[in-house]
Amino acid sequence: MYEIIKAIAEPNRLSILKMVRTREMSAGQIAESFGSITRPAVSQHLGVLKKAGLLTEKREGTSRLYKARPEGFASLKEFLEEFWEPRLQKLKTVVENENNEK
Amino acid sequence: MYEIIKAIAEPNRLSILKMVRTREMSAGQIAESFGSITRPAVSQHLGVLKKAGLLTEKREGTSRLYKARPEGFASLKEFLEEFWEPRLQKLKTVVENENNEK
DNA sequence: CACTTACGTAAGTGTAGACTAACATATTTT
DNA sequence: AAAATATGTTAGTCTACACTTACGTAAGTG
Repeated sequence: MYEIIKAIAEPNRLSILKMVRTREMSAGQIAESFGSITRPAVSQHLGVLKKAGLLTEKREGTSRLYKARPEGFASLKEFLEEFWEPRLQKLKTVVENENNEK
Repeated sequence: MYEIIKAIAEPNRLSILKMVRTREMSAGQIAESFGSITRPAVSQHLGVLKKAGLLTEKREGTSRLYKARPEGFASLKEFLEEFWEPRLQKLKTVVENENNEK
């Protein structure tokens, strides 16, 4: 769980997550959209995010495509919900049931 | 929002939050239950948590009593929910309505 | 008003981690 | 197989920050 918090507790990493939330992006594309930091820095951030289970990596040719992995956030969400609002636990079940019905 | 993530991205601070989740505790009491770190260190952590809006402080004589402040987590919870599962937004409204009915 | 109690604050130190530059690796192209 | 492309890895630097020691402060007590 801590790995996740640490992973998102860094501005550039959170920016990366936002970028790959809806679409796949290559490491190079991600690095380009950063004016400030270099490609190796991005690569290292991707490593941290991937290790925390927040990204999927797909190799395609010489490129590697990254995409956010929502399931990776599950343990953090659960922690927050249980910690602050035990009542939400009930609702979580409702959501899961809805999803199963689809 | 970042202030909140940074605040909980430190093991001792998260421990403090767990301690004062259900009951009020003085700074001294909190410091005592840490075998490892000193009282000033705890005091500094309390400052960070308070600044992030995660704690309430109540002065009582020479003591200061701290307690977790669930509302402080709202923006982080909202961010996570919206970021990963936009569908939960719907449920959030349900919860709020339930609470209003009480 | 001195003294004690319960704190916060400031200054200085050590370390984790974010960064860059240089190098290594893997896949495609010629 | 050499060259080009896209990327990861390593070594070293610099800064943020968690920590301790020493000091400052504010509220009770004799």
